[in-house]
Amino acid sequence: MPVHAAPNALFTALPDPTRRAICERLSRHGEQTVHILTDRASVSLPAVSKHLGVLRRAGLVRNRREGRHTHCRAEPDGLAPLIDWMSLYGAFWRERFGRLEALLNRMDP
Amino acid sequence: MPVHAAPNALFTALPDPTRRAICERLSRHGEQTVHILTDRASVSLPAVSKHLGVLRRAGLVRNRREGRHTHCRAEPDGLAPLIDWMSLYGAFWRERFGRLEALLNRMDP
DNA sequence: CCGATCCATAACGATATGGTTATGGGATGC
DNA sequence: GCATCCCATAACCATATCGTTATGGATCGG
Repeated sequence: MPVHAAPNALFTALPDPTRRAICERLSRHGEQTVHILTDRASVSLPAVSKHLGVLRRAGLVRNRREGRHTHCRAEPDGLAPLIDWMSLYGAFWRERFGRLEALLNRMDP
Repeated sequence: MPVHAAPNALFTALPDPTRRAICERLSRHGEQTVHILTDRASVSLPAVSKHLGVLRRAGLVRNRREGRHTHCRAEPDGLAPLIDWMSLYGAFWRERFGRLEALLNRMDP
């Protein structure tokens, strides 16, 4: 099992709409440079750059530098702490995730 | 009362550790009065009261008044927007939640 | 070599957030 | 009736968050 970022960094990263938009774009369109992300965002480049730092520390985004370009990609595993927390939340979800886990284990070993 | 609160209210409610602790306690121990929650929390009663307001607006907690006591209980359905958002995030989780959806449809119609 | 481009960081201001104490209203007990 | 308990809200303060502009380092094109 992979080591997860501190859950608090993840929870703190999610409320900002600009950050969620960045996550959604990266998940839909794959790797994007900071420049492209800035063009699509409604804020300045320094703002995007800082948001990316927050997302990287939360484990949701990974950077790959290539020359003067920085390519960013989504890191789905970073969502794991969310699943962990939700699984604690109550019988409703715990039961369903427990069964899901069993199903997944049977289906793809 | 809306079926689901705005997703942003949910995302905004989660980062605070005191609020998450309240959610965890309610999910583990069932209904609790504000007074009990305050005793277990590390902050004052007004703080707890305001946190409960945030959680209620996020759809995570529901109140039931009985005399001078206010009983609070967890509302697992409030987590649905979180699932919705994660299902957009990437192939990894989308695939798993697709299976979850199918499983749930078979399990409880 | 030189200007332009991509990006990160610093510095700063406006607003949001989370805590406190103070106040008050409604329910309960004596 | 009156004090007490439970809770919500108001008022206020400290800090965090999120935006901006300014600056600079690194890289590429010509």
